[in-house]
Order: sequence, then structure tokens, then C-alpha cells
Amino acid sequence: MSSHERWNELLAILARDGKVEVDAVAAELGVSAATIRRDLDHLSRQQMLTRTRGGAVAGAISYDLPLQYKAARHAPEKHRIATAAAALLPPGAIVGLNGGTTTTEVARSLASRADLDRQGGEPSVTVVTNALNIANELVVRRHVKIVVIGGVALPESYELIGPLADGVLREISLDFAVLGVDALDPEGGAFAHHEGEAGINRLMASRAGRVIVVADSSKLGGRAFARICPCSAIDTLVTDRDAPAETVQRFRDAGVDVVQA
Amino acid sequence: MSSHERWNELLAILARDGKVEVDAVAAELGVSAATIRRDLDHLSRQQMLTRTRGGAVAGAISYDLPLQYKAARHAPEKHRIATAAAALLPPGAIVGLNGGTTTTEVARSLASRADLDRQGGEPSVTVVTNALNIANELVVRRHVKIVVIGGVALPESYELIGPLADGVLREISLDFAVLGVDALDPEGGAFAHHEGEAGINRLMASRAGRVIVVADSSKLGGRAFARICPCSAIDTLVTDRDAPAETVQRFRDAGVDVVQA
DNA sequence: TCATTAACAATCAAATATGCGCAAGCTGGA
DNA sequence: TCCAGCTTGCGCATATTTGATTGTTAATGA
Repeated sequence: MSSHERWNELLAILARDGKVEVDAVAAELGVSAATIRRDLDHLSRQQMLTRTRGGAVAGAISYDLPLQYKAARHAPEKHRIATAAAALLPPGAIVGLNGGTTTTEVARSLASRADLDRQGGEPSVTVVTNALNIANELVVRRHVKIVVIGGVALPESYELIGPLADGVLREISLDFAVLGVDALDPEGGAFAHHEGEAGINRLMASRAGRVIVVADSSKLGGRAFARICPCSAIDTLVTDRDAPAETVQRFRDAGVDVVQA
Repeated sequence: MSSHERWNELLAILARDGKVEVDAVAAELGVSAATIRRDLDHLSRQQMLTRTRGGAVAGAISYDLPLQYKAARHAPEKHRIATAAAALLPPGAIVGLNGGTTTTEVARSLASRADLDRQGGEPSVTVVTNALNIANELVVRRHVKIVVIGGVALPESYELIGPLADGVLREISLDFAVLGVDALDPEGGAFAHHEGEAGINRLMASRAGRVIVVADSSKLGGRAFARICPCSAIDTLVTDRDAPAETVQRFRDAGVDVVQA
């Protein structure tokens, strides 16, 4: 087990329990207490936690893990979904992306696809996003033009929200909006956990000519706190092959074009 | 197998597993570990992955702050300047930060200043920035509230510029603007290499109650392409002790309060 | 207040990853 | 064909990580 994996594990325990104990974790991970202390000191220097005698307590990140850790869940499905979604976007498109692990994959896929069919040195795709991690990852790839919506940053999701973001979004138009959602229901529509995110996503969808929702099958058929939009506002859903046929049919009945990657 | 094929393979493994291990991949692809290391270093320079001991992990999120200690030139000076500049900012301040290595150090210093620790759960400092790297680094640390100006991202500097950024900036006021500059002249004022950056920096300065310029001594006394503002618009200059006394005096004569860290 | 005990910091040695120099092999052009 | 430039693999010196040891510090309770 490498140090990065240990750090992820420590932060996962911290997110779950709110605290870690040196000896307990050392036994659980099969390393010495000295190593755990060094790890905790390291993370403490990065302001990721607060050191206590005998362990550490949650400091900066209390509810959520860095995206890096979450990316591990359903990774192959997300990757396939993302590739399929990116394939729907034509060269030259202006694409809105919100935050989340799946949309981050879409961004990566888009960037590597743009690598292949770049034309004349000009960026062939414009990505408009409110997700800091996506912007940060794509900004070094010269093939994609990156536009960032302003706003207040949410530590949990790296998303920018708020009135400032609204203002910017109202000034631009999108060809496509590719939205990752927390839940998607044939009757209820698309949902996010956070009302601020939902608001931005709703606005992004309304500014776009075509709305594509990406969601692995575990998200289908449920609801979450804040509604983004009804299914009538969604043009295409990209999901994986594990989605139940009956659920897929209900989305199709609701007028959504379903793609199973 | 060509190097391009290997890179694709490495990135594919990274997308699937979230990490790669040097020895495992070397065996799988039938090349030496040295080659894999060189490949990973190469991809790491392209920001496609983050190098770890024994392999690499996906994504831009790292638990390290390598720049703080490895930032190429004038690192100790920049660090001292940044600490001194951050010390000028009182709790509760709304602070504008532009991009650059020195301002990134200021951001880190702000994030770890103990007396600014959040009081009553609320972050006690608000950072307004157009630099993606600063926003991305600070967003996980809850000590500061992060507001990002929108705009088009410049790959060279990670800065957001353009009309969208202008629009957001016009809607807010700052207590302080902390600006890193490319050149600073007692008569000419502050300069940036890029006219887009200069425009945003100028606007940021005009929205701030107090303008603090951070610049190591190598930047003093020269000029660059695009002017940000005259010295009359600058309240404080924070620089290092290597600044020539005569130059410092000329800044003081121009009405700038000079701090040498 | 003082003794006891657990946690800690400092240090060392072993294991292992890494970086560098160099030679061999390959590729593309003159 | 030959050469220049590049990539690859190997060996060795170096750096980093880890676990153990030992002395020090801080919390607990009588």
C-alpha cells in the first residue's frame, strides 16, 4: 500500500467517523504507528485535518472526500458513459459542463478526442464550466478553449455557484449542456443534493440548445433534495448497460433519447 | 510498441484504476521500469497525471504542495515576501489576488495563518481571484471563502481574463488587492506581459480600497509590455531585502509604502 | 504535587524507488 | 550506405520511505 493510498484511506475514515486513532488505523492498515503519525503530520501540514494526541480529527474536509477518491467508484461505467457522451459533441461545439466525477471524465475524453482531430491549431471545442477541477485539468491542454463561470466555490464539489455565476451564464449561449446529476427520475426529472448547484445546472440547461444528462444506472429512478429540471427539458440521457430496461423505457416514454454505453 | 502507444496505455490504465505502478506496468508492457518512469515523468510534465513514489495517480489533485519548496527561482524570497504581504491583511478582509507564483504563495500563507482561523464556523477571509490554480488549491481548505472571477482561461498563467471577468469584477468591491506583477518601475508603474491580464489587474486595483503589489527585487526598475497602473495607484510594495536602496527610495518618493521582507 | 503510563519526536538501519551516465539499438534522411 | 538523433535498457550512486529503538513530553489519577 502506497502512501497515497494510505492518505486516501485516512481521509475516508476521517470523513466517515470524524476522527482517526493512530494505533487502530496502524493495525487496520498493517503499518507501524510511526508511519501513521508521519502521514497525519503530512496531512495536517496540508490543512486536511487537525492533529490531536492519539490521532486526528476532521479539519478542513468534513463531509466529503477529494474527488480523487470518489473517482474510484463505478470508474469503468463512468468512463464508458463519458466517452459516449463526448462522442455526441461535434467539432466546434460550445459545451457546458457542470461538476462531478462523470462530467470530469467527459472533459478528459473531450480533451483527448480534441487532441486527435484538432484543426489548424485553433481549439475545436469550447468548454464552459463551473467546476474548478475541470477547468484546472483542461487549461493546460491547448486544444480546448476553457471558459469559467465565476462564483463562490463549494469545497465539497469544486463547483462555483451563486449570483455571480448566474450573471455570467446569462450572458452566454451554449450549444450543449452536459450535466452530471445526483438523481434522475422519469417523472420527477433531474436532481442535485445542493440547491445552489441545482440552480446553476438549471440555468445552464436553459441556456443550451441541447441538454445531455450523464448518470450511471445507480442514479436512475431516485430523487434528491433539489430539482434541476423536469425530463421534458432533457434531450438525451447517457447511462450504462446495467440500467433496467423498464426504467429506460419510462425515460423514452417521457421523451428522453436514451444512450446506453 | 511506440512511446505514443505506451502513453495511451498508461493513461487508459490510469482512467480505469486511478493509479499505475511502475513495476507492474513495466512487466505488463514488456519494457523496463526506467522507461515507464521516463514516460510517467513526461506525462507528469504535461499535467496528465501526478507522480508518486512507485507509480502515479490520476487527476490534478495532490496532497503535496511541491511548488512551495521547489518553485524554481527566488523561492525563499517569494516565500518571505508572501508571508509579509499576508501579514498586512486583517481578519475579515476581502482580498483580491491575481495569478503568479508570488500571489500563490500569499494565498497559501493566508490559508495557514492561525489568527485568521474561522470564527464561529464562518471563514474569516474572503479571497477573490482570477487564478485557477489558487482557487483550486484553496477550495478544499475551509479557512477561506473562495470567489472566482469568471472568464476565459489563459493556459500560460492559469489566469481568467476577458469581458466575462470584467463583468463579475464590476459587481464586487474589495478591501485589498494583492497583485503580482511582471515589472515595476518608479516612474512607469506596474506592468504585465499580457494585455488581458493587465486589464483585469487594473480593474481589480480600481475596485480595491488598498492596493498591495508583491514583487521580488529582480522585477524592480524595469518595464514590460502592458501597463497595469501608475505608482500613484499603488499603496504598498512588498519586496525583498536585495532591492537597491536607491530604487526603494524612488518608490517612496513616488508615494509608495515599501515593505522589505 | 508527584508518579505512572501512553503518546510522541528523534534517530538509525534496511529496503526500495529514483536519477544519471553510458552503451546499444532503432529510425529517418542525405 | 552512413550518420545523426533519439529511445531504450542497465548499473550504480543517491534519495526516500518505513519500522524499530530510545529518550522526552504530556495527560491521568491518587
